[in-house]
Amino acid sequence: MNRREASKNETRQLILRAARRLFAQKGMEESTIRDIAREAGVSPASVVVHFKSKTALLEEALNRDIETALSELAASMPEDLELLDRLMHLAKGFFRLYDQNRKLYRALIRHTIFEPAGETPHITKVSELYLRFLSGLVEEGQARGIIKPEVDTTIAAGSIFSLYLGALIMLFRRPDMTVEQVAETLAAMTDQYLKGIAIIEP
Amino acid sequence: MNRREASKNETRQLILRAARRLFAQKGMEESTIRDIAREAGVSPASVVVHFKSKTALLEEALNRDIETALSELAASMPEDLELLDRLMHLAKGFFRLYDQNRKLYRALIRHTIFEPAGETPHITKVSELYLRFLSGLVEEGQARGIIKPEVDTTIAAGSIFSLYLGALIMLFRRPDMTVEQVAETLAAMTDQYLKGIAIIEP
DNA sequence: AGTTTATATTAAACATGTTTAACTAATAAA
DNA sequence: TTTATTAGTTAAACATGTTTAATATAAACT
Repeated sequence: MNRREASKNETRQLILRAARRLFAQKGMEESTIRDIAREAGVSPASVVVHFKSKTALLEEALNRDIETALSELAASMPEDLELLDRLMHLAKGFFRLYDQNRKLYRALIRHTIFEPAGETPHITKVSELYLRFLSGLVEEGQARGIIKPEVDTTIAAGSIFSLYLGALIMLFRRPDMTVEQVAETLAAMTDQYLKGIAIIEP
Repeated sequence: MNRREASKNETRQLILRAARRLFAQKGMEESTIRDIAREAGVSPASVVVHFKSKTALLEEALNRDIETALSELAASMPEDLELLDRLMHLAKGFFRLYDQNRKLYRALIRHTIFEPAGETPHITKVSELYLRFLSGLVEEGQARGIIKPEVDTTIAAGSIFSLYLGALIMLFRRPDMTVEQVAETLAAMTDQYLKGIAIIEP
């Protein structure tokens, strides 16, 4: 690596670390680019040059913790429990992460969830991993004979993810609700989804 | 009504009309408060005094069309179709509305969906109406004997609404997808939800 | 009617994300 | 080694949402 490239990476890391500190401490809106630049010892312009925009910087800053959480959750996934509990293991893990700083993660989700994939590479990647993980769980359920074989697993993953998103929105909208309460609601919704709410005539 | 109050309302309407025109024409980010003020023939400060913030102005500006759409959809709800089709009637109606200007409605949803209820009164009200309508449909299904009587209808409404939101996010994230395609995906998800994906041992 | 108070309006200032153009230093070319 | 080019950095400018303080005028009061 070049001497130039090295120092570039170094300032990039300085900015990232400063951003993580300030974002965690004061939230997104309250941490100005000027603040972050000062904390990192660089110019405000440098922040923008390195990370296109404040939103993109937020995404980069939080990405590490999100990826860590996902891989830890995947690794700690209990094998023996039934599907609903395994789904809740995943969802609750993310709820707990976001609960560490709801305002900050709300800002992240707000700025990324509606963007086309290319604009938010990290969140897009995590979402895709999550979706693939979900469809994997459903496929496994089919292999075990507990999920209907005719079910489209991609659609199923989308359904489960949608229910999760609905609960996530509840978590962000309702500061009075605890992670446990939101998780219970999600469990009830997912349970309905697994069992179906319609009466099927055999 | 006072002469003062009357003129206040008048400028309020001037601003609202200007905002509707400009937002529809150029989108939210591209319409500055200064633009809107100029178009309305008032000062930029006046815009903020009348509508707290640009976001709140957007919510006010779009609220009329959203409420109209909701009441028309409720009125035109087909009585004879089965539940899935009736749910899709509602969802598709909103998808079509949002499809008239995806970027603009995306901005609206982004700025309102995560806010506590008090901050976004109109969207909150519409969401609550929608949710109540959904739980009403489910209750009706129970009365007709096509929905399991033990189903919690509030949870069911939340589930159906979450699936709808998931599809809505897809509509906003994927400019390449048509309303019809998104609606088909939602129909598939909702169908899974109604029938259940798990195999139930009798 | 004259005076006071409340309020709608606005000009000017402010804060902050972002852009632009200039500067500096490292690398490549001669 | 000297020169030219590329690329990282930044100061200054800009655009825009919002706040503040001043102004004007309608309503309330005496």
